[in-house]
Amino acid sequence: MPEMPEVETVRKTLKNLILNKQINDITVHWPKIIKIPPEFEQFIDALKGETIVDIGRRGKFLIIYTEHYALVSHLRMEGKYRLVQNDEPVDKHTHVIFHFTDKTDLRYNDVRKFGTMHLFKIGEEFREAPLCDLGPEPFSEEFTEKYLKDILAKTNRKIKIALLDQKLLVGLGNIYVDEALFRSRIHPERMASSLKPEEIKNLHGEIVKTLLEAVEKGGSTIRSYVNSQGEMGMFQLELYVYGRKGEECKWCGTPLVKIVVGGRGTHYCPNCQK
DNA sequence: AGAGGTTCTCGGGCGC
DNA sequence: TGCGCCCGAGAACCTC
Repeated sequence: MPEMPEVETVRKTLKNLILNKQINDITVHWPKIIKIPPEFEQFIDALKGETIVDIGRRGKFLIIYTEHYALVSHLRMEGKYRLVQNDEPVDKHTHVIFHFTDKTDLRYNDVRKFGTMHLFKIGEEFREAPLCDLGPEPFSEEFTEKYLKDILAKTNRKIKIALLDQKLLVGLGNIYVDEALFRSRIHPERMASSLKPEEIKNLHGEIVKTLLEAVEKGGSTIRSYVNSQGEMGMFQLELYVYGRKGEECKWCGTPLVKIVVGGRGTHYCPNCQK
C-alpha cells in the first residue's frame, strides 16, 4: 500500500490522534509482526506506561516515539493504524493493540500480515536495520541532481528497479516510480546508466514534484489505503499511468501499456516514453 | 486464478 | 580460493 506520501499522511493524522496518550497495556495477536525485541512479551513490558511524545518518518517507515523508545513501524502493503474506543469489537485482521489509559485503543490492522515493528531505545533506531543504510529523503538537500546522476551511473539495473531501491533513494514505490518516469518521458526499462544529463535533470525534478503533489493530496487510494482518520487520499485522481492500462494517455491519446519489470506491474505510454 | 501499494533472504555470477 | 558486491527469484500472507 503505502509509499512515502501515504506514510507521511498517516504520520500527520496519527500524531493528531495519539500525541500525549499513555500506553496502559498492549495485546499482540500475531507476534511475527514484531521483529525486535525477539520475544513479544519484552515489547509489551518495555512500552507499558510509556507516553507518545512524537511521530516521525524515515522513507516509508513510521517512527512512534515514546519517552524512552522509538517504535519503527512499516506498513508494507496493507498495514493501517486506527484509534477507536476500547469497547469496539476487534476486527479479525487486527494484530497489535495499544491500550491507552483514556479507554481508547490504537489498533494495528494488516490483512496480509507483511507489516513489521522494531523497537529501539531512543538514539539507537538509526544504527541498525531497518533504518540504517537508507538513501536520502527526496525532499532533502542531499537529494540533488548530481547525487541522482552518481547513483544511476553506478548500477546495471533498469531505471525503474534502481529507483525502487530504498538504499539509493527512499520514498518511491510502484505507483510514484511509474508516474515520475512518465512525467519525465523515460521508458521504465531503460538501463539506469544510459540516461542523459538532460533526462536525469528532468527525472530529478519530476520525482520531487510528483511526491510533493501527492503529499499535498493526502496520498493515493487505489484499493484499501486510508489514513489514520479513515480518510482516503485524493492523488489517485491525478495519476497519469498507474492503474490506467488500456486507457488513453492524457498527453497523446495512445492506449497505455502494462508490462512486468523486475516482477512489478509497470505502466507506461509507448508513445511518450522513450 | 493470479495479482497486489513492500522488502528481506538466498543463491549464482563476477571481479579483485 | 575467498570475499564482497550486484542482481534476480522467491517468499512472507490474504482478498477479490
